Amino acid sequence: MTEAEADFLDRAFAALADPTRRAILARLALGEAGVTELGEPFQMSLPAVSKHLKVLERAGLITRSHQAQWRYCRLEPAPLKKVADWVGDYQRFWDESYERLEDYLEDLKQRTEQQGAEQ
Amino acid sequence: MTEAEADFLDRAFAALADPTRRAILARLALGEAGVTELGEPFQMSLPAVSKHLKVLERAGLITRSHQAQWRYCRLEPAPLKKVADWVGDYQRFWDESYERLEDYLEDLKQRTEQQGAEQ
DNA sequence: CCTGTACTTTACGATCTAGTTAATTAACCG
DNA sequence: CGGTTAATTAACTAGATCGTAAAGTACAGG
Repeated sequence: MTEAEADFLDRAFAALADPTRRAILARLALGEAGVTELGEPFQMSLPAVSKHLKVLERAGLITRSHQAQWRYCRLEPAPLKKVADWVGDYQRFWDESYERLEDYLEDLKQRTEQQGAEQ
Repeated sequence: MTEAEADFLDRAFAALADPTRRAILARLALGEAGVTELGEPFQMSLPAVSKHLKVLERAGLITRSHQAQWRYCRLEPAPLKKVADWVGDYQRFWDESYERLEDYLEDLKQRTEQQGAEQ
């Protein structure tokens, strides 16, 4: 884990920790959008939306293009993949606990069948 | 997305946004550990470590057991899986951009071969 | 050139965070 | 009991975050 990678994860996770920003990402999953449009669903001033977008941009999760007075936002796939990769390193833990659950259920099933046979 | 799910993601992502806490999770991936042991790698007072653990616990990412004066911490798989699932919803974006890259490379290769044939 | 639209910047306040030190709790051990 | 070890709680500070309102920037179009 390099310094730069850690910094990226700091910013990405911090950006994702806000429900408004996650909702903005969900909206951007449907396609590009401008700031006013992105702010529409929220009871929040435009400057507040603008700040959220800045946080997402600083984390690399979105990029912006400039066309006349409109600033279009677009979802960036690569950083989200990096987040997924980080979390994915822990995948064996939930796989393992799933296996343990399966073992338990298998065990339970066998004991139940045995009980049935004894009666 | 229910209120409770949003709250969980708020806490989980906020907890993951700190490098010390991610390092603690990485250590816990190797097995249970007590507070002092977990704090060892960091130039940080014990109360600070204790606070980080409280944040991780509140996010559900770890659980704690109590044995004499030791409080052992353990990684919880289920919430990490929930985080992975959330990020996974965006997977098609990086898959798609990967496909576009492949298309581009395939195209480049064919044009290169064609150039070769012309000479 | 003036007006409207789409945003950003600035300045501010409230609340949260990450760290500190000092004091406290709790349990074991001689 | 008294001392040591393990960890938490309390009180505090510095700095970040999330929101607001008001002012400023940039561009398009009559």
